[in-house]
Amino acid sequence: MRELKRILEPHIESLLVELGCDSLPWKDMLTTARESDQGDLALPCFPFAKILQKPPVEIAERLATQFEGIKSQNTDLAESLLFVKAINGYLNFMAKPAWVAGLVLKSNSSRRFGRGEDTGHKVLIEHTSANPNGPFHVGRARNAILGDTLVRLHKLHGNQVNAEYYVDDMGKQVGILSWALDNLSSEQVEDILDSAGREKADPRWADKADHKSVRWYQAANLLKDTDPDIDSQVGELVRLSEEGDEEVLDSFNRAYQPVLDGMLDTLSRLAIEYDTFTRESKFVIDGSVLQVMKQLESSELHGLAENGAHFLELESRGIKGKSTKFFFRRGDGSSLYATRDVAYHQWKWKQCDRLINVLGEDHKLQSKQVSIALEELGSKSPEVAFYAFIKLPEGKMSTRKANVVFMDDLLDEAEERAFIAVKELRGDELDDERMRSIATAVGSSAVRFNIIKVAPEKGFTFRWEDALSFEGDSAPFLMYSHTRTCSIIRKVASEGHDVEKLVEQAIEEEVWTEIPDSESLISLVRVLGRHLEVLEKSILSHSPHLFAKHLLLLASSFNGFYRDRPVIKDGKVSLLDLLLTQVCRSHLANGCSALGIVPIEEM
RNA sequence: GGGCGUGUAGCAUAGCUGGAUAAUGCACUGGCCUCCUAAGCCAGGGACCGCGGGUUCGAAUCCUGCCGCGCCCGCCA
Repeated sequence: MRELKRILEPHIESLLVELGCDSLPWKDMLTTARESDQGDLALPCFPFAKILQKPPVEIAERLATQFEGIKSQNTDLAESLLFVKAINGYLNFMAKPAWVAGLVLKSNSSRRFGRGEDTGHKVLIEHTSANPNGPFHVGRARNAILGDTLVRLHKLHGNQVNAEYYVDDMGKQVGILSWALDNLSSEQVEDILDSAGREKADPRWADKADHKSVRWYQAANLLKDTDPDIDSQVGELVRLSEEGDEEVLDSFNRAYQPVLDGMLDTLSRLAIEYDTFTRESKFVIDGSVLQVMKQLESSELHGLAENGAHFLELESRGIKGKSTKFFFRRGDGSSLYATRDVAYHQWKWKQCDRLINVLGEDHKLQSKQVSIALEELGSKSPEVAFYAFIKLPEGKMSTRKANVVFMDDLLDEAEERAFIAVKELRGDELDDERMRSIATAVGSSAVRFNIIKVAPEKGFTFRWEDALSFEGDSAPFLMYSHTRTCSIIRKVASEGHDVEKLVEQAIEEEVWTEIPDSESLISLVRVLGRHLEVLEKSILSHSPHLFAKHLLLLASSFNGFYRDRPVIKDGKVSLLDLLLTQVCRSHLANGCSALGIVPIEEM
C-alpha cells in the first residue's frame, strides 16, 4: 500500500513532531497490518510509550482521535482513508475499498494489466550457461528456470532485458567430450559403460544428439581413471584451446554444438529461450584476457608464485580459508576460467546498466574473487542470484556419474500425467488433440512452478510426486483460476454482449465508486492493489517465489469472488464485476507468463 | 580447521530490515455441483518456530554458543 503510505506519512509526521516522538524511525515501523480486517497499515505505538511515559494503548487512542480530526479537513485523506482505529496499542489505518479499486481499475496505463511502466533500464541476465556435455537434467534446471523467470519478471516490471548464455567452448569438459568422439567407437563406448554396470541408453532418446554424445563423455571419464595417457592427451587439447588454436577449437565446436542444440531443444519445451550466446573462447581470441592479466599485475594485491604463476592475495579483502590466493595466470602463461570470466564481465558491462548472474551456491567464492578482480580493474561488480542445489535421494546429480533425472523424461512424465487428468475430467467434451495441447501446457508449467515456488537459497531433494504435483499451491491451480476468468468473459459474450464496450462503459461510469459490501470482492481488490509492489520486491531480491506466492493468493482471492459475485445473471451484466474479472484476467495471464506458466483459456 | 547458507505441524513450504491469535498446500475429519468449468469452495483438528543463553516493552525474526544438513576453501570448470 505504497500510495496510502505516501498520503499518510506527512500527517503522521506532524502529529509525532507535536508529541516529540519524531526522532524514532517511525516510517519503517509503519507496516502492513497483520489482520486485513483491522486495517491496511499499522503503526505500533509501544516505542512511544517510553518517551511519553504513558501506556501505548492510551497513546494509540489519542493519535487516532487527533487523526480523525485531520482527516475531516483534508481532501486526500477523506478520499482515501476509511478509518483510523486504535487497537491494542496499534494505530490501524484502513483504506477505502473504492479508492483502492480506483487505483487498479481506473488507470488506463499499464497498471490495469498488472504490468509496470517502461523503466528505460537495460538489464543483462546471464543464466544456465551449462557445460554442453550431456542432456539437460533437473539439477541444472534450477538455474535455467530461475534465470528465465527473472528475465520474464524484469520484462513485466518494464525493464529491457537481454537473456544471455555463456557457452563454455573450451576447457576440460568439452576437451574430454571432443577427445572421446574422435577416439572411441560406438562399440567401445557401450563396452566400457556396460562393464562399469551403467544402464543402457534409453531408446526413446536414441535420435537426440545430447543423449547420444553423453555416452562418449561418460565412457571417456571412466577410461581416464585407468589410463593416465588420456588425461595428458586431453590436457594438451585444453592447452591448445586456451591458446586459441583454431583447429582444436573447431573440433571442440563440432563436439559440443549438437549437444548444446539438444539441450536448447529441451529448454524450449520449458519455454526458455536466449537472446544471445557468447563463447568463452571469444575473449582469448580477441586478446582481452591477456589484457586483463597484464592489468591485474599492477594491482597492489598482485603476487608471483615460484613457477611464474600470477595471483591476487585476497586476505585483505575478507577472503578466508585454506587458500586466500586467487590465481589468474598459470605458470605456463595461460589463463584460467575465472580470468576469462573477468574479461567476459567487462564486455557484459558495456551493454547494460544492470548486470545479473544466476549461479549455483558452489560458485560463491569464485564469484567473489571475480568481483574483487573487477574492482581492482575499476569495473563494477555484477549482482548475483545464488541458488542451492536440487539433489536426488541418492545424492548430488552428476552427468559424469550418470546420476541424473533428465528433464526430457520429467517433462514427458508430467505431460502424460496431465493428459490422464484432463481425460478424466473432460474426456467426453474435448478431442484428443485439444487435450494433448492442454496437457503439454500443464506439464511444463507444473514442472517450472514446483521449482520456482521455493526460495532459491533453500536446497531440496527431487521427488517425482512433488515435481509432478497438480493440486493446491501449483501451476494448474493458477491456470484453472485464469480459465475461470476466461469462461466468464466467454459467457458474457455468448449472451450477445459486447465485452469491450461494457468494460469501457464501466470505466467511464467509474463503477467502483459505489462499491458493494462484499468481503470477497474487497479482499480481491486489495490483493490487486499490492500486485506491482510484490513484483518489484521480487525482482530486487532475486526472489521469484515471492511473486509466485502472491499470484497464488490472487488466484485464490479470485476464486472467492467467483463464488460470491455472479458477473452475469438472468442475462444481466454487473459492470463492476465484469471489469474486475477482466482486470484479474490480465493480471493472472501476465503474471502466469512471467513465471513461465502458460495461461491457456480452457482446461 | 575456516567461510557461506539452511533447520518452522506427519510431509513440503511462506514469514526473517523485531510488533497483534505464526500463514499456505499435501495428508487427516466433515460439508458444498438444478448455479459463469468441483484441477474448485467452506468448516475443523494438528507447531516446545533445531537446542541453550542474551538484547528488548516485545524475538520464528537481531546477537552469541552448541547440534544437524548443504556448499565452498584447485596454477579445475
